[in-house]
Amino acid sequence: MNTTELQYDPQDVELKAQERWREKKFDQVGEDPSKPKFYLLEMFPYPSGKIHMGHVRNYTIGDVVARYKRMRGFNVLHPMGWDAFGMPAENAAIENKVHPAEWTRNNIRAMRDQLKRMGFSYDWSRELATCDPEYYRWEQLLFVRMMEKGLAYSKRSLVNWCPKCQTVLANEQVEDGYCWRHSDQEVVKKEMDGWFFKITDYAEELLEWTDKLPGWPERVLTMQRNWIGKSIGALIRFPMEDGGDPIEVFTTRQDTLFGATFMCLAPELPRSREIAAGTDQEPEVRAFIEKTLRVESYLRASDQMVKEGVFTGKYCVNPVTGRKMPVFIANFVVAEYGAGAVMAVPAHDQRDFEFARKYELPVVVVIQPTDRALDPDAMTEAYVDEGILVNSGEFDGLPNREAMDRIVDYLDSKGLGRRTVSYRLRDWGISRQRFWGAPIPVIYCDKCGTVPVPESDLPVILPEEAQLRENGGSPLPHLDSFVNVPCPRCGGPGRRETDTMDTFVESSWYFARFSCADYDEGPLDPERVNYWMPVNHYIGGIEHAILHLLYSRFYVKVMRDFGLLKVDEPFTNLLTQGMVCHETYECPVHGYLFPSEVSELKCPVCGGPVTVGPKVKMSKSKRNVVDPAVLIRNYGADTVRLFCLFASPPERDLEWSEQGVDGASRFLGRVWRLVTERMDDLRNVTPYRMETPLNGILKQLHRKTHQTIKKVTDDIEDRFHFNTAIAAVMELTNLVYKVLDESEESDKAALSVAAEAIETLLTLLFPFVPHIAEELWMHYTGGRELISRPWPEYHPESIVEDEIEIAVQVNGKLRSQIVVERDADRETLERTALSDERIRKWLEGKTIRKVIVVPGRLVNVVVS
RNA sequence: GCGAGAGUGGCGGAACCGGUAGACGCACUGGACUUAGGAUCCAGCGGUUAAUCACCGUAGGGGUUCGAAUCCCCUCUCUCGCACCA
Repeated sequence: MNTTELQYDPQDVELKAQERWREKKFDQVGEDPSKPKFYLLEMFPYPSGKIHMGHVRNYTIGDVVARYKRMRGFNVLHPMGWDAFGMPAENAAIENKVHPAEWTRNNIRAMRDQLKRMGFSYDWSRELATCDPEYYRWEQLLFVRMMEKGLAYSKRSLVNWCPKCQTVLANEQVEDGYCWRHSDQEVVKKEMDGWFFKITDYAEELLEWTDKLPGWPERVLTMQRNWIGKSIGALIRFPMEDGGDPIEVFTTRQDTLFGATFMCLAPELPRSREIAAGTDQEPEVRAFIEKTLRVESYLRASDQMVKEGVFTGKYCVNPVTGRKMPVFIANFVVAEYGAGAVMAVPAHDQRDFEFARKYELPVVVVIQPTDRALDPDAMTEAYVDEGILVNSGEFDGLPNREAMDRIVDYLDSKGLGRRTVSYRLRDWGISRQRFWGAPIPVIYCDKCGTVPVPESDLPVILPEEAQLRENGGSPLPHLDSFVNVPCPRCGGPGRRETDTMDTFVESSWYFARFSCADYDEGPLDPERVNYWMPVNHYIGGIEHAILHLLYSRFYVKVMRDFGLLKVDEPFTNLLTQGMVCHETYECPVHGYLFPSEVSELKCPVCGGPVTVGPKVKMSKSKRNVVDPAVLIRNYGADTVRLFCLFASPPERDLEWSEQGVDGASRFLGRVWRLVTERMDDLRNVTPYRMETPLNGILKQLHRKTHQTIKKVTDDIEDRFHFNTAIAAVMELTNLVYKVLDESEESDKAALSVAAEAIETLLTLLFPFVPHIAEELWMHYTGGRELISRPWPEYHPESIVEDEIEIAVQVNGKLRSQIVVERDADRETLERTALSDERIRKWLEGKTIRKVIVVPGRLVNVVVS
């Protein structure tokens, strides 16, 4: 065979390799106690129809680690599945008159093909789709068990409603008052019945464990801590003057209790609506509540919002001072936090202060700073810092920090209040008025009330025959065959719950199910799940920092408490990869343009000038997406993989660059030619195995080979910095070219050292660009496979340089370099440096004050 | 406002512990090969400068140190998260 004619054809190389790997089933794993396990997972995709660059990047990073860990001898679980329930399927169904199930399954098929085409090494035997009854039946079982334990419950509440989605959203799914899926759709408040998971029961544990996850980015942990929002304070009861039910207030500033002069309630509270009933104040109060609730909550939370309220005509009593406190309803009180009621201390809280000035309410100073005296009439803002208590009865003279404890003890002993902890975290509302989701397994019976579907009747199968409704609403409530069922308890007429579960429920435990996707005796096979869990490394986008990652942590703790698995946390290490960004092209008349249609910065529609916008995340609306399918067709999967890995480290944003892809492609071509052009020569030598000592450039190449092994290993192992790992392999490639260029055709020694380098560089490249690496390896070895080869080890004695360059500085500035023996001692270094010609010039006429010698690094001569 | 992170050539990014700033790649420039090249190979490539072995240079200012992109203080800018949380 004349190997020089071998052309690099990525399509041919990649399809052949993929076919081979499929037959050999390298990616399928079982539980093998003799090997250390490694569970590597990337966030599974929603089957939208085709993969985008974000997927490609995410899964490429994961595949590198999976392949690397396999070569290191780990038993690697690397599964893939589909987060298959959700809105887009329903929208597509309405638009294209295709059933969501069919649409979803077609999409899964298409995307699976694309992932396979990328050469990702998944264990496809464990594939799962969350819309499959065999998956969601176990989710329904967990729901029923959670109901039994009181962890799932229903209640009527004010919920976030998205008119576009025609469904309720969780707090976590509302962003600045807008729907997380529809950035142009305001979320409205609506009172509805719904099911909740009691995630608040786990608030403390979820918070505690944020300190025990060293493998997570600090950023994500901080976001979760903020979201849980723990504050320690007191619950204080304020009796009503007219003897009505007392008002309970949560405060973290019980030290200011003696300064509380009025009370504020959130307009959302049922109490607020009732408090003025039948009095002269009623119309005014009612009007204020209606007006405030009409304003969207996100607007109410903004700085521009003027603090307003209405007096209810009622008074409560400060339990420690006996002062009559007027009760207001105020727009700045957040219903969801604490008790939705605030004891207002205008002297020491800025909001209360503003409110008091506006409505001319009394200001009582109870904390005095040590450096001046506050005058309540002259104050222009609240005093919120530390100080000494005054006007506080027996607590006068105490530093306010100390008073916090003392006052809460006092309240407790008098039965007026108690210590308490409040969390910002709310229970997770999981009811969705959607069709394409897992049915909530509950039946309502007039006689028996709310009855869970018995475990033996599960799954409650989503009736796929249901016809979707044009307005986007769920067809389930209108499907008599689904709704009308006998009560499982009494056999009388019952009505089935028609809401489905939030799709985040499915994604909160799929990672555990991957350990035993075919298990049919329960959600999790104890033996297998305890072998594989926890996930050693989880990789996905930062956008899930709260939602998915918090829900999953909660779910694992619930499953642990049910005895289903034995871990406390799902993910030991977390890598949040950056976004894939691209510049935007915008015509002032025609809006965003597809980059491929813009030439010479002219609008393809009107010919007018086009502005190049900032680099932002690829998105359909910005029209700046690049389709990976096109790239694969033009360059092949290896080039696309290499580009994603080389352009930036994984946690940073990746800037799309056409030239960057060309560069990646060029490097692969260079590697291809390096091996194929000298194939016959290289095959006739055995790779250098340190039989004979080397000199000069050959020694340098051998050293570089081993240095590269170390560099690539360290970069993958410590930091996932694939960009620098690849740079190191590029350097090695450049040096092999140089050596082969400079040596005679028949120079056996050169060929042998080059062979060692090539063998190494193909192995090192395998996790990154597996197809081309293996193809070249097979040519080179005459048919052996690279995939089953272990990761190379470097020889420590080979990487040390015997002569090194040492920097010589004069007063900290680089002035010369000297070449010395690797282990030259301080004295030699100093002597050599001082006798260096250039250095001598710098020392002329100066006095040497000091010579600093850092062996192996530099010499610094301090002169004056 | 609070919290976290970042700021390095024309660009993406290196420099991991305070020790030769700019690895590797892109773009660009020059050359070779060639009928041709948008292929490939070689060389150059932070700025000032005719040039240098000189000077300047890691957002800006100050400090610690023999020595600072790296540590400390102040200022500016950007990104992200939270935000009337009592």
